[in-house]
Amino acid sequence: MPSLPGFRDFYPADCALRNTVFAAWRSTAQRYGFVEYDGPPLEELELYTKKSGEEIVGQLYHFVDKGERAVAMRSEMTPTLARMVAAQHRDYKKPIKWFSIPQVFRYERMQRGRLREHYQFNCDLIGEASLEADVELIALCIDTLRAFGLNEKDFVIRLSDRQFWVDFLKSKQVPEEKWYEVFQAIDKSERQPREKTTELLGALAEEVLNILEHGAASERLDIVENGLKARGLGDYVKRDFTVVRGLAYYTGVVFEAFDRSGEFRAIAGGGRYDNLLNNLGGVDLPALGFGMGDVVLTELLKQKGLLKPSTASIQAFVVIPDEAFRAEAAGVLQTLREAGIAADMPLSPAKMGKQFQSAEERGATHAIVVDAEIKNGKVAVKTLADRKQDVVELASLVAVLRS
RNA sequence: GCGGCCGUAGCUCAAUGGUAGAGCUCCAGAUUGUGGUUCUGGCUGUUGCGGGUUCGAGUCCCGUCGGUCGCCCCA
Repeated sequence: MPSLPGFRDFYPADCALRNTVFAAWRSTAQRYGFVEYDGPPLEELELYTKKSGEEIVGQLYHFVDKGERAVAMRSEMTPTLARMVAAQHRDYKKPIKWFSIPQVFRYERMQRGRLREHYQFNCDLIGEASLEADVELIALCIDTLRAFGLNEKDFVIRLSDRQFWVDFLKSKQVPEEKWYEVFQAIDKSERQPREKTTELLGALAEEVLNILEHGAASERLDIVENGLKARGLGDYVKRDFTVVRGLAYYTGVVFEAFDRSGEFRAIAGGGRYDNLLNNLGGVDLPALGFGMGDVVLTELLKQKGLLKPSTASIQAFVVIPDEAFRAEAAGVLQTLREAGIAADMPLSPAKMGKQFQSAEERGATHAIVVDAEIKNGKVAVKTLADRKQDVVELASLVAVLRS
Protein backbone atom coordinates (compact mmCIF):
# COMPACT_ATOMS: atom_id res chain seq x y z
CA MET A 1 0.00 0.00 0.00
CA PRO A 2 1.55 3.31 -1.02
CA SER A 3 1.52 6.51 0.97
CA LEU A 4 -1.35 8.93 0.48
CA PRO A 5 -1.00 11.28 -2.48
CA GLY A 6 1.22 14.21 -1.66
CA PHE A 7 2.64 12.60 1.47
CA ARG A 8 6.21 11.42 1.59
CA ASP A 9 7.96 8.42 3.08
CA PHE A 10 11.32 9.27 4.53
CA TYR A 11 13.61 6.28 4.10
CA PRO A 12 16.91 6.57 5.95
CA ALA A 13 18.67 8.40 3.10
CA ASP A 14 15.79 10.90 2.85
CA CYS A 15 15.70 11.30 6.59
CA ALA A 16 19.42 12.01 6.63
CA LEU A 17 18.92 14.79 4.07
CA ARG A 18 16.00 16.19 6.03
CA ASN A 19 18.06 16.24 9.19
CA THR A 20 20.83 18.07 7.37
CA VAL A 21 18.35 20.73 6.28
CA PHE A 22 16.82 21.04 9.73
CA ALA A 23 20.24 21.33 11.34
CA ALA A 24 21.21 24.22 9.06
CA TRP A 25 17.90 25.94 9.73
CA ARG A 26 18.26 25.59 13.48
CA SER A 27 21.86 26.67 13.70
CA THR A 28 21.31 29.76 11.56
CA ALA A 29 18.24 30.85 13.50
CA GLN A 30 20.11 30.34 16.74
CA ARG A 31 23.02 32.42 15.46
CA TYR A 32 20.52 35.22 14.99
CA GLY A 33 19.21 34.86 18.52
CA PHE A 34 15.96 33.18 17.54
CA VAL A 35 14.60 30.54 19.88
CA GLU A 36 12.58 27.50 18.87
CA TYR A 37 8.93 26.95 19.71
CA ASP A 38 6.29 24.54 18.50
CA GLY A 39 2.55 24.19 18.57
CA PRO A 40 -0.05 21.52 17.89
CA PRO A 41 -0.40 20.08 14.38
CA LEU A 42 -4.16 20.18 14.82
CA GLU A 43 -6.04 23.40 15.49
CA GLU A 44 -9.61 24.58 15.60
CA LEU A 45 -10.83 25.22 12.08
CA GLU A 46 -11.95 28.66 13.16
CA LEU A 47 -8.36 29.72 13.77
CA TYR A 48 -7.84 29.64 10.01
CA THR A 49 -11.21 30.92 8.84
CA LYS A 50 -10.86 33.95 11.12
CA LYS A 51 -7.67 34.91 9.37
CA SER A 52 -8.34 33.96 5.80
CA GLY A 53 -12.09 33.63 5.41
CA GLU A 54 -14.23 30.63 4.54
CA GLU A 55 -12.56 30.14 1.15
CA ILE A 56 -9.55 28.68 2.89
CA VAL A 57 -11.55 25.65 4.06
CA GLY A 58 -11.34 24.05 0.64
CA GLN A 59 -7.55 24.00 0.93
CA LEU A 60 -7.41 22.55 4.42
CA TYR A 61 -7.29 19.05 5.76
CA HIS A 62 -10.23 19.39 8.12
CA PHE A 63 -12.77 17.18 9.83
CA VAL A 64 -15.06 16.95 12.83
CA ASP A 65 -13.47 15.15 15.74
CA LYS A 66 -15.12 12.81 18.23
CA GLY A 67 -15.93 15.74 20.47
CA GLU A 68 -17.75 17.32 17.52
CA ARG A 69 -15.17 20.07 17.21
CA ALA A 70 -14.43 21.38 13.73
CA VAL A 71 -10.67 20.95 13.46
CA ALA A 72 -8.00 21.36 10.79
CA MET A 73 -4.42 20.22 10.38
CA ARG A 74 -2.22 23.30 10.36
CA SER A 75 -1.67 24.73 6.92
CA GLU A 76 0.67 27.43 8.14
CA MET A 77 2.25 28.36 11.41
CA THR A 78 1.35 32.04 11.68
CA PRO A 79 -2.14 31.60 13.20
CA THR A 80 -0.74 29.26 15.84
CA LEU A 81 2.05 31.69 16.54
CA ALA A 82 -0.41 34.56 16.82
CA ARG A 83 -2.55 32.56 19.22
CA MET A 84 0.43 31.63 21.38
CA VAL A 85 1.88 35.14 21.40
CA ALA A 86 -1.47 36.74 22.14
CA ALA A 87 -1.91 34.47 25.15
CA GLN A 88 1.48 34.99 26.78
CA HIS A 89 3.31 37.85 25.16
CA ARG A 90 3.65 39.64 28.50
CA ASP A 91 5.98 36.89 29.62
CA TYR A 92 8.52 37.74 26.94
CA LYS A 93 10.82 40.67 26.40
CA LYS A 94 10.36 42.41 23.08
CA PRO A 95 11.30 41.90 20.42
CA ILE A 96 10.24 38.28 20.44
CA LYS A 97 12.41 36.28 18.02
CA TRP A 98 11.00 32.82 17.52
CA PHE A 99 11.42 30.10 14.94
CA SER A 100 9.76 26.77 14.32
CA ILE A 101 9.95 23.87 11.88
CA PRO A 102 6.38 22.62 11.67
CA GLN A 103 5.10 20.09 9.21
CA VAL A 104 2.17 21.82 7.54
CA PHE A 105 -0.63 20.42 5.41
CA ARG A 106 -2.75 21.64 2.56
CA TYR A 107 -5.36 19.76 0.58
CA GLU A 108 -4.58 20.69 -2.98
CA ARG A 109 -3.50 19.32 -6.30
CA MET A 110 0.13 18.26 -6.38
CA GLN A 111 2.64 19.77 -8.73
CA ARG A 112 6.36 20.22 -8.81
CA GLY A 113 7.60 21.61 -5.51
CA ARG A 114 4.15 21.45 -3.95
CA LEU A 115 2.95 18.47 -2.03
CA ARG A 116 0.19 18.07 0.49
CA GLU A 117 2.61 18.30 3.35
CA HIS A 118 5.96 19.89 3.84
CA TYR A 119 8.23 21.19 6.55
CA GLN A 120 8.31 24.91 6.75
CA PHE A 121 11.03 26.84 8.52
CA ASN A 122 9.22 29.80 10.09
CA CYS A 123 11.00 32.78 11.61
CA ASP A 124 9.04 35.60 13.16
CA LEU A 125 10.03 38.79 14.88
CA ILE A 126 7.35 40.36 17.03
CA GLY A 127 7.09 43.66 18.82
CA GLU A 128 9.55 45.70 16.81
CA ALA A 129 8.32 48.36 14.42
CA SER A 130 11.74 49.57 13.30
CA LEU A 131 12.82 48.76 9.76
CA GLU A 132 16.00 47.40 11.29
CA ALA A 133 13.81 44.41 12.18
CA ASP A 134 12.98 43.93 8.49
CA VAL A 135 16.70 44.03 7.75
CA GLU A 136 17.37 41.51 10.49
CA LEU A 137 14.76 39.11 9.20
CA ILE A 138 15.81 39.33 5.56
CA ALA A 139 19.44 38.91 6.58
CA LEU A 140 18.42 35.76 8.43
CA CYS A 141 16.67 34.48 5.33
CA ILE A 142 19.77 35.15 3.24
CA ASP A 143 22.16 33.62 5.73
CA THR A 144 19.96 30.56 6.03
CA LEU A 145 20.35 29.93 2.31
CA ARG A 146 24.06 30.76 2.52
CA ALA A 147 24.41 28.15 5.25
CA PHE A 148 23.71 25.53 2.58
CA GLY A 149 26.51 26.86 0.40
CA LEU A 150 24.30 28.93 -1.87
CA ASN A 151 25.61 32.35 -2.87
CA GLU A 152 24.47 35.50 -4.65
CA LYS A 153 24.86 33.74 -7.99
CA ASP A 154 22.41 31.05 -6.94
CA PHE A 155 19.55 33.04 -5.47
CA VAL A 156 18.16 36.52 -5.07
CA ILE A 157 15.76 38.12 -2.65
CA ARG A 158 13.17 40.13 -4.51
CA LEU A 159 12.22 43.06 -2.32
CA SER A 160 9.01 44.97 -2.52
CA ASP A 161 6.87 47.30 -0.48
CA ARG A 162 3.26 46.43 0.02
CA GLN A 163 2.63 49.74 1.77
CA PHE A 164 3.89 51.56 -1.30
CA TRP A 165 1.13 49.96 -3.36
CA VAL A 166 -1.49 50.69 -0.73
CA ASP A 167 -0.46 54.35 -0.71
CA PHE A 168 -0.52 54.36 -4.49
CA LEU A 169 -4.02 52.92 -4.68
CA LYS A 170 -5.27 55.34 -2.06
CA SER A 171 -3.81 58.26 -3.98
CA LYS A 172 -5.71 57.05 -7.05
CA GLN A 173 -8.89 56.77 -5.02
CA VAL A 174 -9.17 53.08 -5.84
CA PRO A 175 -11.80 51.60 -3.50
CA GLU A 176 -10.44 49.02 -1.09
CA GLU A 177 -12.50 46.16 -2.46
CA LYS A 178 -10.70 46.58 -5.80
CA TRP A 179 -7.23 46.26 -4.32
CA TYR A 180 -7.19 42.52 -4.49
CA GLU A 181 -7.75 42.53 -8.25
CA VAL A 182 -4.95 45.00 -8.76
CA PHE A 183 -2.56 42.97 -6.63
CA GLN A 184 -3.52 39.88 -8.61
CA ALA A 185 -2.75 41.64 -11.87
CA ILE A 186 0.59 42.89 -10.57
CA ASP A 187 1.47 39.47 -9.22
CA LYS A 188 0.75 37.84 -12.57
CA SER A 189 2.26 40.54 -14.75
CA GLU A 190 5.44 38.52 -15.20
CA ARG A 191 3.67 35.39 -16.33
CA GLN A 192 0.98 36.96 -18.47
CA PRO A 193 1.12 38.76 -21.79
CA ARG A 194 1.29 42.49 -21.38
CA GLU A 195 -2.08 43.01 -23.05
CA LYS A 196 -3.75 40.85 -20.43
CA THR A 197 -2.18 42.86 -17.62
CA THR A 198 -3.16 46.11 -19.26
CA GLU A 199 -6.70 44.88 -19.55
CA LEU A 200 -6.87 43.83 -15.92
CA LEU A 201 -5.44 47.11 -14.67
CA GLY A 202 -7.65 49.34 -16.78
CA ALA A 203 -7.05 53.01 -16.19
CA LEU A 204 -4.13 52.29 -13.87
CA ALA A 205 -2.28 50.24 -16.45
CA GLU A 206 0.16 52.79 -17.79
CA GLU A 207 1.28 54.07 -14.44
CA VAL A 208 1.53 50.63 -12.83
CA LEU A 209 3.51 49.16 -15.71
CA ASN A 210 5.85 52.09 -15.55
CA ILE A 211 6.49 51.42 -11.87
CA LEU A 212 7.01 47.71 -12.51
CA GLU A 213 9.55 48.43 -15.21
CA HIS A 214 11.36 51.45 -13.85
CA GLY A 215 10.77 51.22 -10.14
CA ALA A 216 9.62 53.90 -7.80
CA ALA A 217 10.74 55.77 -4.74
CA SER A 218 10.35 53.94 -1.44
CA GLU A 219 12.08 55.22 1.65
CA ARG A 220 11.35 51.96 3.39
CA LEU A 221 13.16 49.97 0.71
CA ASP A 222 16.06 52.43 0.74
CA ILE A 223 16.50 51.82 4.45
CA VAL A 224 16.23 48.07 4.12
CA GLU A 225 18.65 47.93 1.22
CA ASN A 226 21.17 50.12 3.02
CA GLY A 227 20.81 48.00 6.12
CA LEU A 228 21.60 44.88 4.14
CA LYS A 229 24.54 46.59 2.44
CA ALA A 230 25.89 47.49 5.86
CA ARG A 231 25.87 43.78 6.66
CA GLY A 232 27.61 42.95 3.39
CA LEU A 233 24.50 41.34 1.96
CA GLY A 234 23.62 43.97 -0.61
CA ASP A 235 24.27 41.69 -3.58
CA TYR A 236 21.58 39.31 -2.47
CA VAL A 237 18.64 41.64 -2.95
CA LYS A 238 16.93 43.26 -5.88
CA ARG A 239 14.05 45.69 -5.74
CA ASP A 240 11.08 44.24 -7.58
CA PHE A 241 7.63 45.77 -7.29
CA THR A 242 5.95 42.78 -8.92
CA VAL A 243 6.25 40.97 -5.61
CA VAL A 244 3.06 41.62 -3.67
CA ARG A 245 2.41 38.23 -2.05
CA GLY A 246 -1.04 36.75 -2.24
CA LEU A 247 -1.92 37.19 1.37
CA ALA A 248 -4.07 40.10 2.35
CA TYR A 249 -2.43 40.68 5.70
CA TYR A 250 0.94 42.03 4.63
CA THR A 251 1.39 45.69 5.47
CA GLY A 252 4.95 46.76 4.70
CA VAL A 253 8.12 45.40 3.18
CA VAL A 254 7.58 42.01 1.57
CA PHE A 255 10.10 39.69 -0.06
CA GLU A 256 10.51 36.40 -1.85
CA ALA A 257 13.61 34.31 -2.45
CA PHE A 258 14.09 32.80 -5.91
CA ASP A 259 16.81 30.79 -7.57
CA ARG A 260 18.57 32.94 -10.15
CA SER A 261 17.79 30.55 -12.98
CA GLY A 262 14.08 30.98 -12.39
CA GLU A 263 13.62 27.25 -12.72
CA PHE A 264 12.02 26.68 -9.34
CA ARG A 265 9.17 28.14 -7.38
CA ALA A 266 9.81 30.64 -4.65
CA ILE A 267 12.20 29.22 -2.08
CA ALA A 268 10.99 31.47 0.72
CA GLY A 269 8.69 34.38 1.26
CA GLY A 270 7.61 36.75 3.95
CA GLY A 271 7.15 40.28 5.09
CA ARG A 272 5.66 42.58 7.64
CA TYR A 273 2.16 42.01 8.98
CA ASP A 274 1.64 44.68 11.61
CA ASN A 275 -2.12 44.23 12.00
CA LEU A 276 -2.43 40.48 12.07
CA LEU A 277 -1.87 39.88 15.77
CA ASN A 278 -4.47 42.51 16.55
CA ASN A 279 -6.99 41.01 14.15
CA LEU A 280 -6.37 37.49 15.31
CA GLY A 281 -5.59 37.76 18.97
CA GLY A 282 -6.50 41.28 19.97
CA VAL A 283 -2.90 42.16 20.81
CA ASP A 284 -1.51 45.25 19.15
CA LEU A 285 2.04 44.25 18.30
CA PRO A 286 3.93 44.89 15.07
CA ALA A 287 5.29 41.71 13.53
CA LEU A 288 7.04 40.24 10.55
CA GLY A 289 8.17 36.84 9.46
CA PHE A 290 9.06 34.49 6.66
CA GLY A 291 8.55 30.87 5.75
CA MET A 292 10.85 28.52 3.84
CA GLY A 293 9.67 25.09 2.73
CA ASP A 294 11.87 22.03 2.55
CA VAL A 295 10.62 20.78 -0.82
CA VAL A 296 11.78 23.51 -3.22
CA LEU A 297 14.90 24.12 -1.16
CA THR A 298 15.90 20.47 -1.30
CA GLU A 299 15.28 20.33 -5.05
CA LEU A 300 17.51 23.34 -5.56
CA LEU A 301 20.26 22.03 -3.28
CA LYS A 302 20.25 18.68 -5.03
CA GLN A 303 20.55 20.35 -8.40
CA LYS A 304 23.49 22.40 -7.17
CA GLY A 305 25.11 19.33 -5.66
CA LEU A 306 25.04 20.90 -2.22
CA LEU A 307 23.20 18.10 -0.47
CA LYS A 308 25.37 15.07 -0.17
CA PRO A 309 23.70 11.98 1.18
CA SER A 310 25.29 11.64 4.57
CA THR A 311 25.97 8.02 5.35
CA ALA A 312 25.19 7.39 8.95
CA SER A 313 27.81 4.91 9.98
CA ILE A 314 29.17 3.07 12.92
CA GLN A 315 32.75 3.31 14.06
CA ALA A 316 33.50 -0.22 15.13
CA PHE A 317 32.29 -3.64 14.10
CA VAL A 318 32.86 -6.58 16.39
CA VAL A 319 33.91 -9.70 14.49
CA ILE A 320 33.21 -13.12 16.00
CA PRO A 321 35.42 -15.79 14.37
CA ASP A 322 34.11 -18.52 16.62
CA GLU A 323 30.63 -18.65 18.05
CA ALA A 324 32.15 -19.95 21.29
CA PHE A 325 33.19 -16.37 22.02
CA ARG A 326 29.88 -14.69 21.20
CA ALA A 327 29.17 -13.92 24.85
CA GLU A 328 32.57 -12.29 25.30
CA ALA A 329 32.11 -10.38 22.05
CA ALA A 330 28.78 -9.07 23.31
CA GLY A 331 30.55 -7.84 26.41
CA VAL A 332 33.12 -6.00 24.30
CA LEU A 333 30.32 -4.53 22.20
CA GLN A 334 28.54 -3.24 25.27
CA THR A 335 31.75 -1.70 26.59
CA LEU A 336 32.19 0.22 23.35
CA ARG A 337 28.61 1.43 23.32
CA GLU A 338 28.74 2.56 26.92
CA ALA A 339 31.85 4.55 26.03
CA GLY A 340 29.80 6.35 23.38
CA ILE A 341 31.29 4.54 20.41
CA ALA A 342 28.81 3.53 17.71
CA ALA A 343 29.34 -0.19 17.31
CA ASP A 344 27.67 -3.31 16.01
CA MET A 345 28.20 -7.03 15.66
CA PRO A 346 26.64 -9.84 13.63
CA LEU A 347 23.45 -11.11 15.26
CA SER A 348 23.71 -14.55 13.76
CA PRO A 349 26.67 -16.79 12.94
CA ALA A 350 28.52 -15.66 9.83
CA LYS A 351 31.76 -16.42 8.12
CA MET A 352 34.73 -14.15 8.73
CA GLY A 353 34.71 -12.80 5.22
CA LYS A 354 31.06 -11.85 5.49
CA GLN A 355 31.68 -10.16 8.80
CA PHE A 356 34.46 -7.99 7.44
CA GLN A 357 32.32 -7.19 4.46
CA SER A 358 29.53 -6.15 6.80
CA ALA A 359 31.97 -3.94 8.67
CA GLU A 360 32.93 -2.25 5.41
CA GLU A 361 29.37 -1.79 4.30
CA ARG A 362 28.39 -0.31 7.62
CA GLY A 363 31.11 2.30 7.27
CA ALA A 364 33.10 1.13 10.27
CA THR A 365 36.67 2.37 10.54
CA HIS A 366 37.74 -0.50 12.77
CA ALA A 367 36.96 -4.16 13.19
CA ILE A 368 37.38 -5.68 16.65
CA VAL A 369 38.14 -9.39 16.47
CA VAL A 370 37.16 -11.25 19.62
CA ASP A 371 38.82 -14.67 19.65
CA ALA A 372 40.55 -16.97 22.16
CA GLU A 373 42.87 -14.11 23.15
CA ILE A 374 39.92 -12.63 25.00
CA LYS A 375 40.79 -15.07 27.80
CA ASN A 376 44.02 -13.13 28.19
CA GLY A 377 42.13 -9.85 28.13
CA LYS A 378 43.14 -9.05 24.58
CA VAL A 379 41.36 -8.36 21.31
CA ALA A 380 42.58 -7.67 17.79
CA VAL A 381 41.87 -4.23 16.35
CA LYS A 382 42.01 -3.97 12.58
CA THR A 383 42.07 -0.63 10.81
CA LEU A 384 39.94 -1.34 7.78
CA ALA A 385 41.44 1.39 5.60
CA ASP A 386 45.00 0.09 5.67
CA ARG A 387 44.23 -3.48 6.77
CA LYS A 388 46.69 -3.29 9.64
CA GLN A 389 45.84 -5.31 12.68
CA ASP A 390 47.14 -5.04 16.23
CA VAL A 391 46.43 -6.93 19.40
CA VAL A 392 45.51 -4.61 22.24
CA GLU A 393 44.58 -4.94 25.88
CA LEU A 394 40.84 -4.88 26.35
CA ALA A 395 41.34 -2.19 28.97
CA SER A 396 42.84 0.18 26.41
CA LEU A 397 40.47 -0.63 23.54
CA VAL A 398 38.29 2.43 23.99
CA ALA A 399 41.33 4.71 24.16
CA VAL A 400 42.74 3.17 20.96
CA LEU A 401 39.49 3.72 19.10
CA ARG A 402 39.26 7.30 20.30
CA SER A 403 42.77 8.18 19.18
C1' G B 1 -11.93 21.75 -10.29
C1' C B 2 -9.53 21.52 -15.74
C1' G B 3 -5.84 19.70 -19.45
C1' G B 4 -1.10 17.05 -21.57
C1' C B 5 2.06 12.83 -20.80
C1' C B 6 2.99 8.20 -18.12
C1' G B 7 1.65 3.39 -15.10
C1' U B 8 5.56 -3.85 -16.78
C1' A B 9 9.93 -7.45 -10.79
C1' G B 10 12.01 -3.85 -4.70
C1' C B 11 14.53 0.06 -8.36
C1' U B 12 15.73 1.70 -13.73
C1' C B 13 13.60 0.10 -18.04
C1' A B 14 12.84 -3.60 -22.67
C1' A B 15 9.15 -6.66 -25.25
C1' U B 16 5.80 -5.79 -34.39
C1' G B 17 -1.36 -7.49 -31.45
C1' G B 18 1.45 -13.89 -30.92
C1' U B 19 5.16 -18.21 -24.72
C1' A B 20 6.58 -11.42 -20.01
C1' G B 21 12.58 -10.14 -20.29
C1' A B 22 17.39 -7.53 -18.99
C1' G B 23 20.45 -4.66 -15.76
C1' C B 24 20.89 -3.10 -10.75
C1' U B 25 19.54 -4.30 -5.70
C1' C B 26 18.69 -8.24 -2.27
C1' C B 27 19.83 -13.50 -0.53
C1' A B 28 23.13 -17.71 -0.97
C1' G B 29 27.43 -20.36 -2.78
C1' A B 30 32.48 -20.51 -4.95
C1' U B 31 35.84 -18.82 -0.17
C1' U B 32 36.09 -24.13 6.77
C1' G B 33 40.03 -17.48 10.74
C1' U B 34 40.22 -11.88 7.58
C1' G B 35 36.84 -7.24 3.55
C1' G B 36 35.51 -3.73 -1.39
C1' U B 37 36.81 -7.23 -7.22
C1' U B 38 35.14 -11.53 -9.91
C1' C B 39 32.14 -15.82 -11.08
C1' U B 40 27.76 -18.96 -10.27
C1' G B 41 22.94 -19.76 -8.56
C1' G B 42 18.26 -18.09 -6.35
C1' C B 43 13.90 -14.72 -5.16
C1' U B 44 10.11 -11.42 -6.77
C1' G B 45 4.93 -10.00 -11.56
C1' U B 46 -3.25 -10.77 -11.09
C1' U B 47 1.86 -5.92 -16.86
C1' G B 48 -2.17 -0.20 -11.40
C1' C B 49 -7.51 -1.77 -11.32
C1' G B 50 -12.30 -2.84 -14.05
C1' G B 51 -14.66 -3.49 -18.54
C1' G B 52 -14.52 -3.82 -24.09
C1' U B 53 -12.50 -5.17 -29.25
C1' U B 54 -9.85 -9.69 -30.98
C1' C B 55 -8.65 -16.53 -32.43
C1' G B 56 -5.13 -13.98 -29.22
C1' A B 57 -4.12 -7.59 -25.42
C1' G B 58 1.68 -5.37 -21.68
C1' U B 59 0.44 -3.42 -26.68
C1' C B 60 -5.86 -1.08 -29.35
C1' C B 61 -10.66 1.37 -27.08
C1' C B 62 -13.58 3.15 -22.66
C1' G B 63 -13.76 3.95 -17.53
C1' U B 64 -11.32 4.37 -12.95
C1' C B 65 -7.23 4.95 -9.57
C1' G B 66 -2.24 6.57 -9.04
C1' G B 67 2.12 9.35 -10.73
C1' U B 68 4.05 13.60 -13.31
C1' C B 69 3.94 18.45 -15.70
C1' G B 70 1.00 22.69 -16.40
C1' C B 71 -3.72 25.75 -15.47
C1' C B 72 -6.80 27.62 -11.36
C1' C B 73 -5.43 28.89 -6.46
C1' C B 74 -1.93 30.01 -3.01
C1' A B 75 1.37 29.50 2.48
